Amino acid sequence: MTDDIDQVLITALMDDSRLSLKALAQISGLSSPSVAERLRRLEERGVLKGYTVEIDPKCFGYQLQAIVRIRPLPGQLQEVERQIQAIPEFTECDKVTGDDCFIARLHVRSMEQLDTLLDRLNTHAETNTAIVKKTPVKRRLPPMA
Amino acid sequence: MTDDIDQVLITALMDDSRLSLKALAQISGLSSPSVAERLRRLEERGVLKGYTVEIDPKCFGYQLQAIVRIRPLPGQLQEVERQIQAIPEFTECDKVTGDDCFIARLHVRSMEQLDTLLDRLNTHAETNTAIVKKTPVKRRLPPMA
DNA sequence: AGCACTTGGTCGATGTCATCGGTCATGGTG
DNA sequence: CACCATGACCGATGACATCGACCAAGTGCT
Repeated sequence: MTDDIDQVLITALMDDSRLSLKALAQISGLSSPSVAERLRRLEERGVLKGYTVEIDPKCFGYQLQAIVRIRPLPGQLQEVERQIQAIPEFTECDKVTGDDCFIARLHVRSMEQLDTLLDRLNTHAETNTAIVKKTPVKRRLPPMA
Repeated sequence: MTDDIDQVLITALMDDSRLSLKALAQISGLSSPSVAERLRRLEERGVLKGYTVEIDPKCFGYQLQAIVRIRPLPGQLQEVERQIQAIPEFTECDKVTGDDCFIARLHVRSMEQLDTLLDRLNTHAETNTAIVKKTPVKRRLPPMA
């Protein structure tokens, strides 16, 4: 289904998604029309879900990053989910098994803002916040083999 | 420093990082050389850290995704950090304040694999695992304003 | 076995795009 | 006020993506 060449293409694009078809052709040993066709198929099959960009939140003043575990109060699950989605400083959120219903990543400019945002949640949920000190593993791909 | 046009460019690239300079020019109302120059500056200043691709781990058999909180045993912090980095199924990991030293995202193909991988960590750390059921907020940008 | 069909590739022509040098308007500064 | 730095535009040129025509290899059917 996805062969070695597809993996080479994906790995190359993971590194730099603006690579030209010609460059991808050289890397993979195919011609550029073939590469274009392969990318089209990978997109079609939903393997390649999108081309995006990595930005540095610090450049917009987001000095702090936190992982917040969120346990809604009884009957408040829907409301809490809606609130998380509505607060744009939550840049990702998973709904998980276990006591903590949600685990979310939060970017804030200051401790004060952290406090303000969490207070809004605290009327509907208990939260547990861990400040990110370092990121030993940056977003990467699991092995494709 | 980063003005409205830069934000438009970043937002557009977040959606589709393979947009041509010409397309970005139309979106932003500039000429393509100007767009190229702005991107160059954004990269130079480290605002734009990279162009990447979003892939679907399910297409490679990763049916399960878990958030793992990891608390190293006394004296094992370095070793645990090295181990996490060495296990490619950990696709992201933050070192945080609080009792849990690390919070990591893990992709596995089966419960059995989950068990195997966590056992390797459990000789050096206590872990707490939450299976991802749903992702109410997909990776997005915090407000730039 | 042989033939037709499908799949995935190349090649070459054409039109689109990125890039580079030159130019100009603007705003801040000595 | 004059100067310089910045950030934009334009036009020419070379690089690139795209499209159609063609080809080779594997598959299944008679």
